[in-house]
Amino acid sequence: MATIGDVARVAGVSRSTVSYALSGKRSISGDTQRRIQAAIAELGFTVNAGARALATAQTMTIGLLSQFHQDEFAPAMLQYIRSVCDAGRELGYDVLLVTDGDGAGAVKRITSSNQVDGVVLLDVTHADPRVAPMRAARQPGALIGLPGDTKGLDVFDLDFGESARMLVDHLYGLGHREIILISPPEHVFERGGAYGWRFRDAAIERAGRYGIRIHPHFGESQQPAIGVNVNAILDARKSATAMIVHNDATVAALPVVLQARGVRVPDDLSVASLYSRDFGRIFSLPYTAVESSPDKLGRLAVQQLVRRILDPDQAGPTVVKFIAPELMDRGSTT
Amino acid sequence: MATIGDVARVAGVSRSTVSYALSGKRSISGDTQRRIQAAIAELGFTVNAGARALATAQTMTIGLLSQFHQDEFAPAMLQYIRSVCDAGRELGYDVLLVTDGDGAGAVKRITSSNQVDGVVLLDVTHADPRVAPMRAARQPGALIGLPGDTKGLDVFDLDFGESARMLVDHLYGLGHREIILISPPEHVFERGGAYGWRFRDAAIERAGRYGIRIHPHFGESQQPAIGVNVNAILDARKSATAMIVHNDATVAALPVVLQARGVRVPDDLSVASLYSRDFGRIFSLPYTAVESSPDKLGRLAVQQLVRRILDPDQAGPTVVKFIAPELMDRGSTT
DNA sequence: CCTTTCTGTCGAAGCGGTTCGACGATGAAG
DNA sequence: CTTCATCGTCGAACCGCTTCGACAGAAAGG
Repeated sequence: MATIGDVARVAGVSRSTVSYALSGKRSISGDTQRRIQAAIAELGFTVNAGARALATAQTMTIGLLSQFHQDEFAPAMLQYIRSVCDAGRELGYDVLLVTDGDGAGAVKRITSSNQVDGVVLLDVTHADPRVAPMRAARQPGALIGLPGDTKGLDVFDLDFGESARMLVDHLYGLGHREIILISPPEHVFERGGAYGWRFRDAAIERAGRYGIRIHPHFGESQQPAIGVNVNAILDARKSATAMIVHNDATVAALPVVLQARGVRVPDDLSVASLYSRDFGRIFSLPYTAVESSPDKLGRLAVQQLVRRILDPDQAGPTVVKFIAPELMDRGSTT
Repeated sequence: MATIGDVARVAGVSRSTVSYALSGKRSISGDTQRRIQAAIAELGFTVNAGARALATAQTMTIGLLSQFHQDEFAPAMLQYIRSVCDAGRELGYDVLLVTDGDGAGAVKRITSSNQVDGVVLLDVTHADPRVAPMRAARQPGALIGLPGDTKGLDVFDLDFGESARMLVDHLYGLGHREIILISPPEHVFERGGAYGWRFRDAAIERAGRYGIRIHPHFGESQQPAIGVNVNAILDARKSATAMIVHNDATVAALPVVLQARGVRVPDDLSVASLYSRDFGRIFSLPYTAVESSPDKLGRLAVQQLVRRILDPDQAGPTVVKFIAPELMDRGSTT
C-alpha cells in the first residue's frame, strides 16, 4: 500500500508538496506536478480516507438512519435511501446506513465517534427519540418527517395538510359528498407519525368546511388484516362514493381487495391516494394520487445537510420545509 | 471534544494506560481502572473512530454495493440491505452503502482508500464488472449472486437449479403435464443474471426427464407491459394447467392480471413461484413458492466476510455456497 | 537474601495524511 | 543595483489513537 511518503520519494519531493499538488491549495510548478502524477500512477497511490479524515476532521460521510419497524411496510423506504445515497454521492459524500433498533443510541454512536459529518434521519415521528441526541451532536442533522420540536435541525416533509385538502377538493369538485378516509394504522399514530394526523385533521377540516361527510378509519399494515379491514369499512359505509387512502400497505393491496369484492373503480367507487410515482408503478396502482416525492425529499435533505457541513455558522437559521403536493390524475375518480 | 489525552490527564495517568484500560489488552489495577472510567464519564469521551482506524488499520465498516438498475424492480433489494446491516451490526461493523452507477469504480474507490474492511456485492451477474476490482482489492469480498469466475471470493446464492426442480417436481406430482415458465425479463439474461438461466435450464431439463411440456417465456419488469405479456402467454398456451413464475415484478402483478382475466387459482390454473416470505406478505401473494431467503443470504455473506477480515490467511479456501430451497405450500397448486 | 518472574504503568514511535511558517530563488518595481 | 513581493518547496508539528519496549516495584522461587 503506497503512502504519500512513497509518492514523495519517487517524485523526489517532500510529502507536503505532494499534498499540495493533490489539493491544489498552493501552486506547484508544472514539472513537479508532472513528476508527482507519474509517481502516483506508477505506485497506484490512493489517499487513505481515514488518515485524511483525521487530519482534516472531515470524513466525507453522512449517516443515514433508517428504522425498520417490526410490522412496517418497507418498500417506500428504499426510495428515500436511494435518493439520499445518490444526492450524497453527487456532492462527494458516502453514506453510512444504520438500521439499529436503538436509533437514539445509533445517533450518539456515529456522531460522538466522528464517523460522519452529518446525519439524515428518516421517518421522523413526533416524539422521536433520535432527535435529542441529534440536536446534542456536533454534526448537523437533517430530518425527513416532522418532530414535535424542530429547534436546531433542518426538517423536510411533504405538506400532508395541503395534500389532504387537495384530495378533498378534487373529490368535492367531482360531486362526491360522502368520503371514506383510510389513515395509517393506529400504531403509527401512537408512535407519533405526525403525517397521519396532519393529513387526517386537514381532510376532516376541509370536508367540514364544505359540509360534506368524511369517515376516518385506521388502515392495517399486513394481509390478511388489510382485506378484512377494507371490507368491514366498505360494509359500514355503503353510501360513500369515494375513498381516500393514506396508507401504503392498504393501497398496495387495494386492487385485489376491491376486485374480489366486485367493486369497480371509478364506476362504483372513486379512489384517490398518496404515493410516489415509482411506488405506483411497482404495485401496478391505477389510482389518482398525490405524489409523495421521496426522491425530492431525500435530495433536499442532503443538500441542506451538506450546506451546513461546509459552513456551520453561516448557513442561516434552520429550515422547516414542507414541499408542495402535486396531484397525478390517473382517472380513478369521477 | 475530549480526546484520550484529556482522559489521561484527568485520571492522572498516561495516554497508553487509558488505551489499555479501554481495550483490556494489558492488565490495569482496579484503582486506575476506576479513575479512568470516572474521567471518561466526566468528559463524555468517545474514541475517535477515524483515529482508531488509522492506528489499527481496521475501519470496522463493511461496504455494501447495491445497484439500482433503471427499470428494475427494487423492493426485494431492501431485504438484502437490511439483513446485511443487521448482521454487520451484530458483529460490530457499520455499513457503508454505495449505489454508484459505476459499480466497479465504486469498489475501487472504497477499497483502495481503505474506507472499509470488506465488501458485500449484491445482485452479482455472470460477468459482473465489480468482481475484478473486488478480487484485486486488499479487502475480502463476499458476493450474493453467482459470477462466471468465483476465484478468490466467497459466493452465496440460492440454489436456483434445485429450486426449479423442486417446483417442477411439485407440479408433476400433482398431475400437471404442461407448464408455463415465466423467467426474468430478457435484459436480465443479457446483463448476465445467472439465476435466470440456472433456474430455466434446470426446469427444462427436469420437465424433459419427465417427458412433460414446459414453455419458457421472458417476463416484463413494468406495468402495463407485464399484464400484456402475461395475457399473451396465456392466450398462446391455453392447454397449460400450471405456471411457474420466476420474476418478482410479474408475480407481484399477477393477482390483478389473473383476476382481470377471470382466471381462478388454483381451479383454472395452478401457480407456483419463488419469492421471500416478506415479499409475499407485502404484495399479498397467495402462491405456493420457494422461499428465496434474502435474510439468510445476507447474514451468511456477512458472517463469512467478517471471518475473513479477522483472519485473512486461515479462513480456509473460498466458498461457493448455494443454500437449499424450501417450498412454502400456500395452496395455489392442485 | 538474592535472583527471577509478574504486574502495572509510562514514554515514544508510528499510522498517513494536512497545514503552517520559513526560506531561497525569481522577477518586478524603484 | 537594491528592495520587495511572489512563487515553489521544504521541514516540522499536529490530528487522536495504538502498541512496543522499558522499567520500577511486588511477588514468587531457590
